[in-house]
Parts: sequence; structure tokens; C-alpha cells
Amino acid sequence: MAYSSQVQFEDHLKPVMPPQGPRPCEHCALRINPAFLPIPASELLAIQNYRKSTRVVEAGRTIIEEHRASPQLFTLYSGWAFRYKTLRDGRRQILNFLLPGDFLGLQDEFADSFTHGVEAATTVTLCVFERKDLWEVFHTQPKLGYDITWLAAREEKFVDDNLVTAGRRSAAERVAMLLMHLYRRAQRVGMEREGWVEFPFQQQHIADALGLSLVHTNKTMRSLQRLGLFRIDRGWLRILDPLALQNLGDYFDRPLRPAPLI
Amino acid sequence: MAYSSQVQFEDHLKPVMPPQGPRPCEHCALRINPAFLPIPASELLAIQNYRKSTRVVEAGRTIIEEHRASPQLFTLYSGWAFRYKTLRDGRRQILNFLLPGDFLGLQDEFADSFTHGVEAATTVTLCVFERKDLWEVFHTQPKLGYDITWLAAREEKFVDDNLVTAGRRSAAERVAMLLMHLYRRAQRVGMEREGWVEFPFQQQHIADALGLSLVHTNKTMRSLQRLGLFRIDRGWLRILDPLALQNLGDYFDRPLRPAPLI
DNA sequence: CGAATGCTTGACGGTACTCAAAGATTGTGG
DNA sequence: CCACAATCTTTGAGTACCGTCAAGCATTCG
Repeated sequence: MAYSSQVQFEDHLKPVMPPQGPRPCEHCALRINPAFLPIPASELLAIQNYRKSTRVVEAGRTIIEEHRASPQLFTLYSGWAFRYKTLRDGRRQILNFLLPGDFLGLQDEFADSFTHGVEAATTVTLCVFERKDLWEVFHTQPKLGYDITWLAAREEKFVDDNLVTAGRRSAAERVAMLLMHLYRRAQRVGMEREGWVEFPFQQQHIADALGLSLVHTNKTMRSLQRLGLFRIDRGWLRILDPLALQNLGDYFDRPLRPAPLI
Repeated sequence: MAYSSQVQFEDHLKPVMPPQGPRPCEHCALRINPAFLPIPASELLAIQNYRKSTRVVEAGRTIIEEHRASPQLFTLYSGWAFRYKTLRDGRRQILNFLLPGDFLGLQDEFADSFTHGVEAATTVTLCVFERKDLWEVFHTQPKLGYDITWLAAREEKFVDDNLVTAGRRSAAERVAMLLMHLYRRAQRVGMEREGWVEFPFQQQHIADALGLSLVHTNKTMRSLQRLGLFRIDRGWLRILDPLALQNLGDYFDRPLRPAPLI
């Protein structure tokens, strides 16, 4: 089969746990994925050198606690997670969703104080780095520093988009936007299986991400489902009418470029 | 007068234009401000080396056009600006506000495509850098790369906060939050004059930042003014009851740390 | 002084929120 | 394996917050 000029993001075996042993990054199953940029051997070794361990966090548990600076940084290796903030009276806003390859915890480095929390939506596996090594990474491996900035800037763009959604879109538009966005991102890292992607979120998550109430989120999603735009079945999402959802959400498929992987 | 242990952000002469001549950064009036971290001479020289020119943009004009990658990066030297996105039907969302010391245009470097626009709210002056030098900066001056990341992470935190505001706060809470936030940030960079800060925004700007309609923004602001919480007079803002506004907005004064200045 | 722009107010309607309770699904222990 | 609990989803009813429309007022500018 010939390669098309567009990078194809094909399905890949689900990488559940990072490889064990003394040289895990050299056998990283995530890095095989064309969603990620190739990397010179020297930088791969540097990453492997700074990578301290693997951590598993169960679905629903906290990866980074709100209001507490984490001494570690993470690369999400498998599973879904999300960043959030809560107000004192308990109102919660989900800031953005995290997929394999996303880099977690950077903001705390520069935080004046209060930051966000990060929670696992599925059971997740993480590659662990020490925050205290961060400056050394920038210093000795400027390319990795640049890559970290790349990932931070991309994350900011997601939050920008979510702010536009929460501030300026109607409930139906918000749902359309979010489903398309999450589907595309999951597809991109090879999490699609015959038109379905794992979708472990409850309606409460959707509501908290979109700035809607739970009840209204439910009614909006039901009505879009009745229109035949998508289906959610036992934790998996299928987009039935991508054009309708795109138009509704004013969301257009910008081909996502391969990203660096730390 | 003895220095207190807390950094004091005193008033400074309003720096309108960056110094001219062959060595402008060495006489930078902005850098005198304790809101910014001190910098070693070698790094200052590097910044001066990459700094290409000064640009002035009039109030209301565009600094960076939406949907077009800017070949330049900027440090805002004086004035107010803001980042925004618009939907196809014209709905606009302001993402965050920019004050002196903020670094503009970084996201475009890593953008898959569509990004934000940046508009001057007052007449602004900018220090101009070339985007194509960015990697060289990271490579030859890792500390500056780290500082750029610092600034990017801080900006993301502002957007995070704005998303919480748009998603989860009532109209009155949103207004309270925004006014406190802008006042504090302006105060921090020495823009306060006898309890007032320059506030060049129309109610349409506030509405676009908060995800509210113009009319409702007006009614909400009027009611908070009638309660005696703040005043806006000919483009200047005064906070009359900071405690009430803080409580209303669930906003707490986290002392803002000195930031790097590129 | 008139036009343009921005601010303010009232009236009205609709989107989205709250309250409440009934299904559906999942998990757990006997 | 079933029964029961717990959690999540769904629906209805009533309300409130906020959006839209419309028009008058204030300020600025040429």
C-alpha cells in the first residue's frame, strides 16, 4: 500500500502500559504512532534518562490535586483524563481533556498559586518526570524545551476553543463541538475501532466541560441523538453525521499535525 | 525607606515608547519595574540582539490578524490589548487581556491552523521579534526559552480562569471577577494612579470577554455600580469595595509573582 | 450643530436552570 | 444468581436568568 501525501493515523494496538525494564522509551508503543513526530536517538535517550517511573491511576482518581503543586510532571501514556477547576461552592469547570501524548503539570511550575486539578476518566498510565529536572531539560536539551513549549501552546489553543464554546455557543452547538473535537483527537492517536472511540464520560463531565447544567445537557444530547447525529453506547462514541455536527458546531476539520512526544 | 519582604509594585513613570537607538533594551523603562524579574546582562544583550524594531499600533487596530500566521512575535511595551476569536456569524469571544510585558504570537508557531486575533485597545507600542529566530533563541539561550514557556503557561492560566468564569459564574460574578482581575494586573505593572487605572474598554468588550450580551452586561454593571462597588469614569476604573467584589467573584488575591520580561 | 457612537432602560421571550421523580444500568453482597 | 443499593440517565413542570428588540439619552467629533 502506498502512502498518501497526508499522514494517515491508522489504528494501533492499544498501548496499555509503558514498556518496563531499563530502556523503556526505546520500546515505546506510543511513539510508533504517526500522530507523533519522529525523534533523534540522542533526544530519545535524554527523555529516557529523565523518565523516572510509571504510574497507574484508576478511573475516577486524582492525578494532580487542585491547589497543590505536584512534584512530578507526566506524559499521559494511555487512557483519558481531564483538567478542571472548582469554585468554593463546588461548581466545577472542566478546562480540557487529555489523551495519550499530552504533557501534564507544566503550569504548576510557573503558577503564582492556585492551579487546576487533573483526574483520570479511565484507568490511565503515566510516564513520570521530576519537576526539579525541568530547567536542566531546557538547559541541556533545548529541543525538548521547545517541544514542551509546543505542547503547552497546543493545550492553550484547546482551552481557547473551549472558552469560545462556553462563552458564545448555544447548548446544541456546544455538544456538537465537543463530540467532534474529542472524536477527532482520539481518532488521531489511533483510538478508533471500526468507527467507534472509547468515551468514558458521564453526562456530568460533558455538562462541566460545556458550562451547562446536567439536566440541560441531557436534553440537548438526547435531541441530537434523536436527530441521528451520533450514538453513545456503553462507553463508546460513534459519529453518525459528521457534517451536521461540524456545521452545527462551526467546527472545521483542521488536520492535526503530528506532535512532539516527551 | 526599607524594603518590605513583599515585593512592592509602585507607580512608575508611564513608559510610552521603547527607548530608541542602538541599545534600546539596556535603557528599557519597563524593566525597571519590580513586576519583572531581574536579568543577567548576557541575556539582556541576547534579547537586544533578537529585538528587531518598535511598532506602534493605534487603538482599535489589529496587531495580529485572525486566521493568518504572523511572521513576528511581540512583547507588549505599553498599552492594553486583547486576544480574541470570532465565529463565522460574527460572534466574538475575547480570550484574555494583554498588558505591558506580555508576549504575543507564540501560539501561532505551533498552530495547526486557525488561531486568535490580537487587537489594540489603547494605542500600544510593541517590541518586535522575528518568528524565524524562535528556535535559535531556545537553542542558544535556553533560559530565554524557559522564560517564554513561563509566560505561555501564565497566559494559559488566565484563559483557564476565564473559562471558569464564562462556564460557571453568574453575570454579576463575571463582572466582579473581570474588574478585580484587570485592576490587579494593571496595578501590578505600575499603571495605577491614585486608586485609578486606565480602563479603555467599552461595554461591548466586557460583554465579549464574559460571554454575555451587551444589554445584560450593561444592566449588570449598572447594578453593581449602584451598589457602590466600583466606578468607571472617562476611561478610568476605580475599585470602591474590593472585598465585596472579591467575595462576589470568588476571586482571591494571589500575590502575583514577578514575571520574566522578554 | 448634526451625525455617529456608545450607554441606558423597558418590554418581552426563550434558553437554560432548578426541583422532583421515575427509569435504566451497574455494582455488591447474600 | 438474584436482590438491593447506588449511580447514572431521562423526563416533566415551573422558573429565572439572560438574550433580543426597540428606543431614548449622553458624549464625542467633525
